[in-house]
Amino acid sequence: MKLEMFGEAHEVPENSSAGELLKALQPEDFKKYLAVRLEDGKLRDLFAPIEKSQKVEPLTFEDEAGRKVFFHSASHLMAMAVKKLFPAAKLAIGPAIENGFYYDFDVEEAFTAEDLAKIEKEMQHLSKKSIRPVRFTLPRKEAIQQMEQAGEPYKVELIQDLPEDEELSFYQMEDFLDLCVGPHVPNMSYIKAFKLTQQAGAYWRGSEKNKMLRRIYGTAFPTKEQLNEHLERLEDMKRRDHNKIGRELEYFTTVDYIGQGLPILLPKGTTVVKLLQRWVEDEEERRGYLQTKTPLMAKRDLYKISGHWDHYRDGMFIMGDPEDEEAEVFALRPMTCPFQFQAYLNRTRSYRDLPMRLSETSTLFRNESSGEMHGLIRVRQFTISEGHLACTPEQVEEEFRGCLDLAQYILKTLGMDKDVTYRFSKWDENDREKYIGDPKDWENSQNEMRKILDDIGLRYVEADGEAAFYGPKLDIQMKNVHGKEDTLITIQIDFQLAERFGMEYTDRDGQKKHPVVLHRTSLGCYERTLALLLEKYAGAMPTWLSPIQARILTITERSDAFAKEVEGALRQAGLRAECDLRNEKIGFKVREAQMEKIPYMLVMGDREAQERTVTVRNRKGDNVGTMPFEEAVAMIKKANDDKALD
RNA sequence: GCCAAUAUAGCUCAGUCGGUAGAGCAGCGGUUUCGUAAACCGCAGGUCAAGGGUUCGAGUCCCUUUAUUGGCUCCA
Repeated sequence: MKLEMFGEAHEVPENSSAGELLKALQPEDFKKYLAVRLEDGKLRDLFAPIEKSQKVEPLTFEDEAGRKVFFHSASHLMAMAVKKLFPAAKLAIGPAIENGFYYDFDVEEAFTAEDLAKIEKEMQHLSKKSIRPVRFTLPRKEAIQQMEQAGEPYKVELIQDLPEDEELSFYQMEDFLDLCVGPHVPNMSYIKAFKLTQQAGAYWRGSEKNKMLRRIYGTAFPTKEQLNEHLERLEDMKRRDHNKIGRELEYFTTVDYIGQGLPILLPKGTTVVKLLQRWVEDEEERRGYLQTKTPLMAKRDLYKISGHWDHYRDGMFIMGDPEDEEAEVFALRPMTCPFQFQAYLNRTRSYRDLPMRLSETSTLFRNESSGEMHGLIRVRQFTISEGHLACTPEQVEEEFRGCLDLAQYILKTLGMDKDVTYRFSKWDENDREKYIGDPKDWENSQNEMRKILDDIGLRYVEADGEAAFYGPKLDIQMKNVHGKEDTLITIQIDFQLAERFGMEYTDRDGQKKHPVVLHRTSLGCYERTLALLLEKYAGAMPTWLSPIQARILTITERSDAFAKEVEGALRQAGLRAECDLRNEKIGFKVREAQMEKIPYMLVMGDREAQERTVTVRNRKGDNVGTMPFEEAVAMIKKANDDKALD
């Protein structure tokens, strides 16, 4: 038979493997190949026989699929070590993830840091034994028997959920046996540079109704150098963590007796949020939005109409006894929609009023469960640039485009447009409880949204079960330093709430009709945006968002008066400046300003005071030059007004 | 909510076997008036997260609570 590899066909004996061919073709470095992709896209062990002539693609660590194979094998090596050290551990699952792998175990006691070190050591030991994973398959019945005998109830459960006629594959590594689709690297000695990074709890099959298992996360690379490089990169990312620099640089703090998820924005954080808010509100006004200011709470009656009482009650802060039907019970608002709709409902509307674009800088309250809070990214009280557009069915597409255009303008100005991904969030038809409306409504609104997205030519991923309870969403997602993704901006199409609230307009033909409502944010949550900006810029905010844009550093007391004058000139220009008149060495003052990520430092001594000039340094420490102070003011003013991303 | 780790001065951290709380930086007062990564001297600063327990004695051991951090689940 013939195997085509690297664009060339090779005559090989029947049933020979890609590995054997590679060994012949590249005897020097065939070890960099981990597995092979067949013509049908399926992956196979490198030394597994191939039945018929075809094109095969050997995979290395550089290939996405090859990496996954490598990580997956590493997770099995870890499982093997865990079984050696903790024979009572029951195996659950152990997949490859983005930059590594994990394996879930059912064990009595949580793994300690010392346990992880021991497991790592055992893995080193096993790696040196050059074990070849041996694959074999069993029919379903025997597979279950095999796993029952091995005392692996989770594996039995997995097999039972697979189709009746499925052939199941296993891999044997010495006395370690695991149910596994494979493929694996040819030899476990390939896995020698690895690190177990943390242990965590994780529910079996991801459901909180199930038992919590112990998960070990790890990462692995073909060489020690690549591993160290990766670990270094992780450390770098941690240094950008907004939770660290946001506190160090005094953007925000938390106080234990105020409570979880309720951060205190300090003056610096407040300045950034205020600048963003003014900018967003002005931009929305330019784009034809009308602003409202609506109450932060309402009686439960409102939430009953909107559906929040039935579908979102756990997420609300309720004042009063929700069980008492007689009492007047209030709840803080988790969303603005039902409040802002009242502005629309204030009088009868005509098709001439549409589209009606309402916006509000809106503070919301959501009672997140205690373990979910995260710095400024997940909080219980937050402020978003909320908005609702009421429009006719014909206007939906254009208005949707307008919302997306605004969102993209905002992201681009903040320098984040390249950092986001788009997610089309759909409902979960198997979880009807969570949503209002019938399947037909959902199908319609989702098709409408998909059509618009495809017309625009946006690249997006689809996600089931991520919709709002009233309609599908386009979510603009961004990752934090831990690689965790959060929604920054959302645009939603809602064909349902207008009817519930009795929102109508009189159309050209005299008929009363329900408008379609777009729910959208233009920048989303200010707290979250601040967090992601801090992480993106590692605290060195663009000049226009810097809480302090310039600091004036004096060398001697003799220039103090001039320093005050320059500070006044900067403030007159609408810039945020301050003097450092402390009696410290100039080098020390410069370094401190750099640590505080201040974009401009204006240094002055006797010479400058005499000549009425300043010596400007930027935050990298570069000397920009000595210039008349008016020129320095103009330069900083320009960076500010241009919203330059320096 | 669940699984873990952590909590000592404004910040970063020591604190051994259970025996009266320690440093550096920051702050304040002096001296110094200096040209680009930390001048010198002094002073002050603490209910060791909160509450309870064991003990002659608890920062240290045990329990409860709160908060912070990383996961899971949930979600913007």
